[in-house]
Amino acid sequence: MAGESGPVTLRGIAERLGLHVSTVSRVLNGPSGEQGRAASGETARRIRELADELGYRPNPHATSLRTRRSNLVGVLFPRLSEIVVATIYEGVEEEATRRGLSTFVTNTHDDPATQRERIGMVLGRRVDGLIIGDAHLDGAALADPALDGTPFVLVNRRTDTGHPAVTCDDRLGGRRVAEHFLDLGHRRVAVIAGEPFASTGTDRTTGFTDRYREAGLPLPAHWVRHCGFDTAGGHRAAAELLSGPDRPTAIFAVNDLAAIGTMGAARDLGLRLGEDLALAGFNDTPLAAELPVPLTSVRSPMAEQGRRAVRLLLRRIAGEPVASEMLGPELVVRASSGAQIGPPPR
Amino acid sequence: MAGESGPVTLRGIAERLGLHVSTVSRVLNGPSGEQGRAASGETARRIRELADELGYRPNPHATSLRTRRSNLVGVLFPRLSEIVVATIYEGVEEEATRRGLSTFVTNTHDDPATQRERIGMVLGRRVDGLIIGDAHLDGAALADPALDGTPFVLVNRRTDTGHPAVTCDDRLGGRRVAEHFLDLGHRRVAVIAGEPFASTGTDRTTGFTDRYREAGLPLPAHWVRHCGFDTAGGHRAAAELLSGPDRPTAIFAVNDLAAIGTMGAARDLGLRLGEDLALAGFNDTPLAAELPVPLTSVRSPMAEQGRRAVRLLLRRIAGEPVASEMLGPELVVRASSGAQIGPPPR
DNA sequence: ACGATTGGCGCAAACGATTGGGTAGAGCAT
DNA sequence: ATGCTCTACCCAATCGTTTGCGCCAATCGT
Repeated sequence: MAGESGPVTLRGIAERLGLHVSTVSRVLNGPSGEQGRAASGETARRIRELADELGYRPNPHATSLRTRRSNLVGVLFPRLSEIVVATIYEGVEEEATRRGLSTFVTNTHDDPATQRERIGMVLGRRVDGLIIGDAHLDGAALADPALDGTPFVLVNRRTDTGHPAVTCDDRLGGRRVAEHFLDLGHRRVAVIAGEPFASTGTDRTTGFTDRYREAGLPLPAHWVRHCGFDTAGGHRAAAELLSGPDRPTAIFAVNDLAAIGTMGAARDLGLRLGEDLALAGFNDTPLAAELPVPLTSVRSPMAEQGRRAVRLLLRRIAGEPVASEMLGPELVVRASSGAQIGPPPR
Repeated sequence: MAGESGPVTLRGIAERLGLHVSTVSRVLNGPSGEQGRAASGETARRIRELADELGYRPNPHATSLRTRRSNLVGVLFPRLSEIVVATIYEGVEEEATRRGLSTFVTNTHDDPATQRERIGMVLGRRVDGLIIGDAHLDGAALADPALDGTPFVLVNRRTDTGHPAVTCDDRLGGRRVAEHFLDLGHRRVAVIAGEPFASTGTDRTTGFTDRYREAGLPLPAHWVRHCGFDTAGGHRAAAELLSGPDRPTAIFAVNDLAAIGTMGAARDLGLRLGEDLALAGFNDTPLAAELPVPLTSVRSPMAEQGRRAVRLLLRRIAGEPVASEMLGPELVVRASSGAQIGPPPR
């Protein structure tokens, strides 16, 4: 006899109580402080009581339709299966949930056509804003006029076009690795630089090479090799670097996966990590410490980037002025860079 | 002079054309085959033309409100930063996109309270169904009455409560590893079994131990150790297994991360993989092949699981009868199991 | 030539919530 | 008694679509 009226709606509650839906709406939306002048304290109590007895949940479609706010944000990443990205997303999700937002997250595989298509898709879903984690340096996909009305921020990667972004200070991270290698006496070093369109790779590379140049040891161009951000890419690039007669004594791989690929290549060539070859990665993923030869890596605050990106987006949505943020990296030295041994033979 | 009327709506189009919105709606929704009897071919053409000139995109909130269908699905996982999970999600996303669905994906950290809360959240968003990748064997969170009206399917993990699920044939995978170890002559073997509440871990373990029992070599209870599904958990469990005087000659870790943790523990004890200790993992993640000692692992079709889960859910939503699906695993032998060396010393 | 189709649209009522404007009555001062 | 201010509500429009029904004219059958 109680309720066989399908999902519980504002009207359902109002009718049961002999009130008008607007009254119910105001009570349920107003501050729970009794001082909301929407209704008498007594009425408000009855409304709230019935609402949660019935398990009332406002229909978000109706609300969004009316208010033109969806509390939805779109999140774009190259691929969530990469641990770095997944960890950033955990931060995004945590903060978004805390703020009452839901996220549409999607993989674009760094393909411009897919990027555009997915931007169109989330825009079609009427998101309030987007968090873009797959930006290319040229910012091409972000020039899409469809994006005009919708605020967005970047995360992990920045562009040259000055959009607000939350990133790690990648340049500084690369610099730290260079200093570490210099301290160890390495004069012939190479970089596995990742994809040329991603600021993460290029900035880390720049930071590293700048420091070596300052030390009077500029890197020859063929010792900066671009490759995919995965183990296979790292493997190939490292194999090329290491198979020549003139081989570097240390390699900086701009992310841990490429570093692991480098390990594979070194293994194939019979090179011992930390002895014949020093190696450093970037991101200090949980694997780094567990590898048979633990990996020296730059720790970057990934989840924190995600959280900050959400807050930054929220400020943009609110129309407040915003500025990009950079988080500090930290070098974690382990055996792969061979810190325990002396300078390499000349 | 053209359009300063904010977002383009059905009404906007209708007015410009001197038609009624219902006509426009029918034309735009009907099959693009000219044989839709919604309007004359000429009118239909004009409508479609203007619609995409203006870049019309139906407002999904309005549509969902009216049709009571959101084309949204909720996706629950323990943590997306685990590569296995992320890869399954890529399959989910790919298939969902193909079918015109969007997904809300969220991390529950295998915590029952969070699971319930997130189920409530996606339900509050009025999803059409959910894909649950964090099920516990007892199916506790799935008994939530709030779930009653909403169809769902499981992926990766099954429950004992018989909900439709898409999984890998984990038992068979474990069995394959056992057979491999038996072929190599290992008689004293241990399992790092993962979390006891996840069917992936328990089924792989059961498949393995069953086979050894059939061979007349039942495993002692203390050689089946539960632990977290990550490197740290694997490291701890392996350290315990390997530090006793009576140590197993082979270890089956039910996932690759635990296997990598095992590698770390072995390294700490000075044990050489493939010589002093045989090791196999599960999932054949991209890392497995690149490790300094390449990891023997069971390959499971992860993205395919995700795709199938979407299709299964769609069938449930359509009210068709559905059955669980199991995908075949495949053993990939590499150096960590020491296949190249003879039977271990007795 | 007249009733029956039917092609081509328009009408209006939903879907569930929000929100700017009432309005009735109570309480108070003048 | 009149005018005023609150309090505590109610009214109704609106957001953008979908969809059962109805209507008008042209066409058809006989």
